[in-house]
Amino acid sequence: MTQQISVTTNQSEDGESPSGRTPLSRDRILAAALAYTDQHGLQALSMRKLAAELGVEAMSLYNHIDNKDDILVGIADLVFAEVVIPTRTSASWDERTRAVAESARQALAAHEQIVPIILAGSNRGPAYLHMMESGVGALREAGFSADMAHHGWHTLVAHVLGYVLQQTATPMLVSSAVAGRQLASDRSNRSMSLADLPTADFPHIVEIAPYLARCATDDEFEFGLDVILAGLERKLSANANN
Amino acid sequence: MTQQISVTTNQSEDGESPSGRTPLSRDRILAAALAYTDQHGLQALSMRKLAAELGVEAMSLYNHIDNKDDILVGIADLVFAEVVIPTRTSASWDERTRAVAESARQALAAHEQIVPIILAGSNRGPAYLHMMESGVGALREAGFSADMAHHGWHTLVAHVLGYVLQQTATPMLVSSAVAGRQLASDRSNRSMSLADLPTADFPHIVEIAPYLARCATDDEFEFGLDVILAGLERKLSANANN
DNA sequence: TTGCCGGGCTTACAACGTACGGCTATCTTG
DNA sequence: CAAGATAGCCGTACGTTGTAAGCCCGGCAA
Repeated sequence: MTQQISVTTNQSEDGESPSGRTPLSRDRILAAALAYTDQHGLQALSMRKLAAELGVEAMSLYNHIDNKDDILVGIADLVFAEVVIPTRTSASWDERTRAVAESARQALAAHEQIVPIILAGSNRGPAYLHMMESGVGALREAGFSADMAHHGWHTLVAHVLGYVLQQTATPMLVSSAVAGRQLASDRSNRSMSLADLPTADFPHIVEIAPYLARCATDDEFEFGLDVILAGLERKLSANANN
Repeated sequence: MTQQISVTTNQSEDGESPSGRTPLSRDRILAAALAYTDQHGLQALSMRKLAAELGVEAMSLYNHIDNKDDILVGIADLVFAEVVIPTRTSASWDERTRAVAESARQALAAHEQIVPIILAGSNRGPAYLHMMESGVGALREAGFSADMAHHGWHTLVAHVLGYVLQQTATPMLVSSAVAGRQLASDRSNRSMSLADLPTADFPHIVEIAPYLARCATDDEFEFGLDVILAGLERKLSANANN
């Protein structure tokens, strides 16, 4: 699939072919797709635009990738590849687990545009599997049963995904539908801040609105992570005392 | 196209207009959109197909809705409207909170096709706001500070969303890319089970594969919810003792 | 009766993913 | 070195998408 070898003319200036154009390849396509998505958003990514970015026509891409979905799972996996997996010789299971969770959150936050791909439930790529293998392994080696390790892994993934999701979701805006219907304000403003909701109807939301504005911070993520790891540790020691 | 004419007879069977055709309305459109999405999947939903379902042409829908996104946030909010909000007079804060979380999970699980909409970070509708108001209110009245209530709410939402997401994500399948590249198996099979991964490379994944097959159950969700609520309660009493 | 107008329909357009087939530059083989 | 094979890129084309613009008809106000 990837590169075909045997470039007779050995001009190795950053890998260009003798014809002067860098040849296409799956890796080059995926890298460009991720960069384009990061910059212009997921829904701006089309085969034609991506091809143009690579100085090529749309159909040329299909010599290296199956279809657009292939690209999507590809760039999602590229992001997971950025997660640093701690070596097995490092610290305790909870520190290793925390490190993976934090790194995953950072990687996802750095490419928040691709979160919808993961949520879409597409299949998983090799980098995700690598991360999963490491995470589950840490729990297993810590003494969790296979069943518990599976539980714990799911809870952690739920936390990471759920968090990045909320961070991405610009939660301080309300749909114009709400604005227009619930409180018949002027139609010109298409969306409004949560803080502008009527205090009578939503006292508690208005109250915490300022916090929402700077939400999903590292601290807050850590808060939840602490809770989960503490809970897991409790389950572990409870089991050990049986 | 279909039958044009004008049946002037006044036949008011189940709320039909005198012309014999049930008139369009925002509610009817959203209900049909949700039903269609539940049945055929989110990506099958198009304006033309939805219109056809209503016995109408695509452009007619635009007399009642702004655009397709409007429909999407509309049906997402329809799902949130199914969440049952406990009355303020009922039990303790953690039971109320748990009830909301469980109900939200059920509603989302019953319409798993719409999960991508929520993840896409679109704006929130009135039903979501109602739920949020209730949830945050429960925490506030329990004695949490505004900041803590905001933290806790986020953690809970992260758990619910993350869980439904994993349930939706058919996590037992690996992309054909992985299958084809990592282990050069036959190309005919486009995706494979996690259990079929090479044991040497992914020992722990293979080990827990049988659990993954029946994952994201109610029990597992409850497991994580227990952990989070326990952690919150600890924070609450720690604060009270200051 | 006359005119307005809300809500449906028709048409049209740009952009999308991608199937099919042709061209050209390179590699294999005699 | 000549000749055929082949990989990879391009041009064209089809069907589907969201939606802008305008037509048209039936029911209501004057």
